[in-house]
Amino acid sequence: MKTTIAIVDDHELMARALSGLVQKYDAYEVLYEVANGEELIKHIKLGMIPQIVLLDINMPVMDGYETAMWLKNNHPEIKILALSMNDNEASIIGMLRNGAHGYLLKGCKPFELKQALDSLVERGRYYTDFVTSQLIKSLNPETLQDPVAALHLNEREMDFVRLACSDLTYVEIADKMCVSPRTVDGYRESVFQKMGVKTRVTMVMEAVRLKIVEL
Amino acid sequence: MKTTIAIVDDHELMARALSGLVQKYDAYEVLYEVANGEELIKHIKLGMIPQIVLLDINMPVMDGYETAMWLKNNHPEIKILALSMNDNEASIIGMLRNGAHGYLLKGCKPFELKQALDSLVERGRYYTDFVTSQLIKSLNPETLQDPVAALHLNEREMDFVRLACSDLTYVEIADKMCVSPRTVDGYRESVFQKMGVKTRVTMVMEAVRLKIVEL
DNA sequence: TTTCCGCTGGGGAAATATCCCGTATTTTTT
DNA sequence: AAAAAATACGGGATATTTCCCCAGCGGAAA
Repeated sequence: MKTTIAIVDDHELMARALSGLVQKYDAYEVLYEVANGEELIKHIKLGMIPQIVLLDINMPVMDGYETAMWLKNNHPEIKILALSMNDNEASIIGMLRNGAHGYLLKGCKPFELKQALDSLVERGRYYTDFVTSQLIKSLNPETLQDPVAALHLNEREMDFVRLACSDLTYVEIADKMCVSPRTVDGYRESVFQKMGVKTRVTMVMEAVRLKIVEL
Repeated sequence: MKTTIAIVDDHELMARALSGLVQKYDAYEVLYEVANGEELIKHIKLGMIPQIVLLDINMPVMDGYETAMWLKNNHPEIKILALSMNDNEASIIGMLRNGAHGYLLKGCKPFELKQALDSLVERGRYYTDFVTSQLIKSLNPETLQDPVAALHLNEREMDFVRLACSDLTYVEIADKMCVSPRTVDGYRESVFQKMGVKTRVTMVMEAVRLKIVEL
């Protein structure tokens, strides 16, 4: 009996590539590929329950975090291998906290994928040195005592966040920071990523919570 | 020597109307009309210093609050008569706190304007019963102990604010509240007005500050 | 040297937010 | 009963946000 796998990734190409990769291994079988968590859940509710889910973190509709949470609550027997481009702490820790059993960077070598799958089957988990090191970093005093530092925002990004906590538009912020609006666009994207948020509204709320700005 | 007046209002029409009104009174003279606080400050820095400023509260660029604050700090000798459509506490108290010497509703009768100007010249202040009553309201326990109650948000508006503290779009919020997006549009406008904010971002920050939502 | 990466910025497009106009119904006030 | 205020809602215009694509440039690392 082969180990069944579901692939959840909104990037068609990535999903196909993964699928192809997995199918080369005799021990594994791809049940299906879907584009987001919602579709995965639909399939699962129809009884198509895989043993392992390769789960992309960044997806529209229902992202990796939410999906992992749902799986953890509704099908704890399914092993989750998180896939991401991000190598930042927040992503990793977030996924692990939400129930992921392993974390793989999309840039990894094929043999690592195999290794991870084998490990999931045999030991139910797969933690690379990289993940471990990030976890350790998250335990160090700097991070514990200063979650702001853990975001690793640079000076400009800090400034941007503070300015964004206002009625200013991005164009006005660009003015104040003496850079092009495109550059501010970059700051925004970067901060969104690092803080794990999707809109200016939640970014501001995070900034307030972390006391990056006072009220 | 006539008492000199500057009019600050971004509504061209309103500014003209006021100007015309004032010029009917022999004792007063309109030095100039400008559209916002920034322009007023420019004029003042050029030495065109009026004795009284008719100051609209709701303006782009630099609104009444900021302008009043600047005047208070830089030209405390100038008397400020705040003009507003809003009859809510927050507006009034905000302006008085920022240094306004009087507060007039835009819907008032012409003779009231005259009265107000005379009072400013003679006694340096002009407080109508209305303003006083609002101030008294602001002293009552409900308001003192619960600044949230002072906003007088109704249930739907409360719900709206809470839902707005998220990544949800207004359309999604309308869904959750089971009303039309237009209605949510109305909630937004109403809450903006009551909280004295201009954008969703600052509304959220106010909501957090007032602990209408927890982080 | 070459390669890679972070910061900067350009063009364009789609989604959202903001604001304007207005109507109908209901409730409250006078 | 008439007038006024409050509420729900619709069309449409504009501003802003969000997200794509892409390229150069300087420093760090291989």
